[in-house]
Amino acid sequence: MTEKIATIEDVARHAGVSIATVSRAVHKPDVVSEATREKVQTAIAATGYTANVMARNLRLNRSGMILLLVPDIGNPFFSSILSGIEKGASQAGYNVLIGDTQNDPEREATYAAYLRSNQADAMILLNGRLPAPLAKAPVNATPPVVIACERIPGCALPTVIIDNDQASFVATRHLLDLGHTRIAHISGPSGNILTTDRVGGYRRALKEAGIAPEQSLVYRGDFSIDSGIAAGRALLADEKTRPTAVCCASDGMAIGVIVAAKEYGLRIPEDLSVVGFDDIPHAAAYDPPITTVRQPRRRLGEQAIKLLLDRLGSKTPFVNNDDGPVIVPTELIIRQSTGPCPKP
Amino acid sequence: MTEKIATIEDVARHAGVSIATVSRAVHKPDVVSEATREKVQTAIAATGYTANVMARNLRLNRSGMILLLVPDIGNPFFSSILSGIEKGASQAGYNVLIGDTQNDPEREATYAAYLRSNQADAMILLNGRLPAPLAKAPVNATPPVVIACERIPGCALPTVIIDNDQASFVATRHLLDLGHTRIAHISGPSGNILTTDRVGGYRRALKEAGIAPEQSLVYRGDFSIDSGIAAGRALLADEKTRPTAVCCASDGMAIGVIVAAKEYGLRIPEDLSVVGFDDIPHAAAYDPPITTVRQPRRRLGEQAIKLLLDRLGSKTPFVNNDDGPVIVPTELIIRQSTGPCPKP
DNA sequence: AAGCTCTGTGTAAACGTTTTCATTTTGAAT
DNA sequence: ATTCAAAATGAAAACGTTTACACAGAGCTT
Repeated sequence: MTEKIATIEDVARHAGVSIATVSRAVHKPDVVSEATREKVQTAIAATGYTANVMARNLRLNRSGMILLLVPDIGNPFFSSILSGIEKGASQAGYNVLIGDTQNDPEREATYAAYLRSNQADAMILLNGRLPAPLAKAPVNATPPVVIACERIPGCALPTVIIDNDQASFVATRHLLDLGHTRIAHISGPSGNILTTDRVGGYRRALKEAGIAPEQSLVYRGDFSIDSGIAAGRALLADEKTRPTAVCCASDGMAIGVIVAAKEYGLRIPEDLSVVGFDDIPHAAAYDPPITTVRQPRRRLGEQAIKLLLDRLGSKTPFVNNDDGPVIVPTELIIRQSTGPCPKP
Repeated sequence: MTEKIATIEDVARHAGVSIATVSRAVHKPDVVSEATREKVQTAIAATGYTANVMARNLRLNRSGMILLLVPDIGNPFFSSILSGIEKGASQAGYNVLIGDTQNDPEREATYAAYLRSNQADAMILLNGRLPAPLAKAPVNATPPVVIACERIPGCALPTVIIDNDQASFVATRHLLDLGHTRIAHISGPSGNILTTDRVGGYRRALKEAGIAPEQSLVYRGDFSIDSGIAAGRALLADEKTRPTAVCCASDGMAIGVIVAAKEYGLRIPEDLSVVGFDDIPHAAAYDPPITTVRQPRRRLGEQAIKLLLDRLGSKTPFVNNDDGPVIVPTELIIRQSTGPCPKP
């Protein structure tokens, strides 16, 4: 059926040299004589030899694999981050193994074990939580782990994030500048650091403008369109207490709010201003195009893998004591879903 | 720094048995005595032993890895397919390694080499093209490869797809049923089998309705929103030759067409009906909600991995001679972007 | 001509498993 | 008690590499 796959021994025999020489000819060409190098080359070509990567890795005690933990691959938000990571990794000769944790601590633990069992050389966490086995590691042990997207408070591992607090502040500020004073915020799920930070920025902006925070104007969602619709329906139901602007922690929820607003016959932005977060491709093509905080997702990924490879290459420990997390800048993209506060 | 990781030898020493016994205690518990089994268990716990997967795989001559070739991870379309594949694979104890080929034949070849070099046990192709090294394999060699999403004509490998021709036929048919006769089609890029099949279904529906095909009504896009906008602007520019309905090969392009239509002041669906393809989450939340062909992406992934695991487990050859490709059903989801043909 | 240093190559160990085969122990049957 | 089969274990080979070490020969310097 499948013809036997050529090993280094076949090549050696074919070239009339030892397997050591074959190995050297491939990996340290300068240490082998011109003549033999050529013999080996032709032997490799003749046998169709491809090194058995597993044997090689066993010997070298590495896996060439970088493990990427994401809470949900199904979520397109991660796609471009992923794309940035994969690009950098593959350039450095690493493969990216994606672990879909589904927010399940058990799965996180399973994947974290890959580091111990030599299935992965390093790990990037996109899920905002340190897997249990890692959390209880000795203090001065620095596992080859980098954190991206969701910072983990109190964790000294290298981290690359956006300034969620500030980004949310700027978004809210934009609405304030337009004259709005009743501004609602639709947040992510509780317990999520993104939620904390973004709600924080929203509150800070209000406070700075001298506006008293109103509990009923902060509504909890889960980043999805559907949760945005639900939030919108709830927030906009009562004509009297209705806000004139909504600041959302995701574009999906912003779209949801707009859907709900249209159900109530509200016009965007004349009757209600809505700002999103992320700047997914669909934000620009929506009706109306959505004002949003652009998150440089690809750069986030690129930075994360860079941080990782730098450490991995130079044996620098995986800590981030003094310099703090790497912050990649966000940008408020103003489109047509926000406008001046309607006159009463 | 990092404490030495425990090997099977450490466990053996700790339990006072041979390494062979440790291995057996773990993998064939029934062949080892109750007493030693327990000794080994406690030794494992005490040493914190985790088997070195690479050594194990080298010995077993497998990698536990399934390679998934996608043209672009950044494209959210693949996320749920991926999710379905990952679920099935991980249940069967396999990991999924994603290879982002960027439609680059060279990268495809690189990844295909993973099969030879024992970095992957099997492969799933989502990119509609057989990597070069595979294509020129001997006739009766059946590499462990499964094809999904984009069928490869003349390739006998197991395949799971939707019936693109039929799905496109049904979508066009829907517009015909609404009384439209000037129906445009925005296709995918040329050379893509999806394009061929979907254009085919569109033409077939028109022909069956006795409508002469019109070259200028078929416009080529690339599945993106932007290409939909461009197509829309071109198709709708001339008020006289303007179609009353557009059938798109992706939801993104449908959204693009709607954006363009609104630029011309056209109302959807009163002035123009638009139907999409895929049923991405945003299709339902768009304004108006988009009529589209739902593609069961997760099931597509699940079927693909099932096909693969069945073959892999039973040593059934990877061919698909008689039974043909597995077809997963699509569904036309009728929303508010399509309506009766406007009276002239 | 003897001693060097290089250069190039081969031998064999090592990486951490699993598994074949041989050997020992157990326990039942005689 | 002796024999035998079955059960449990250990020794060692094997998986395919890389690399430390040893060694041979070539070209120098004395």
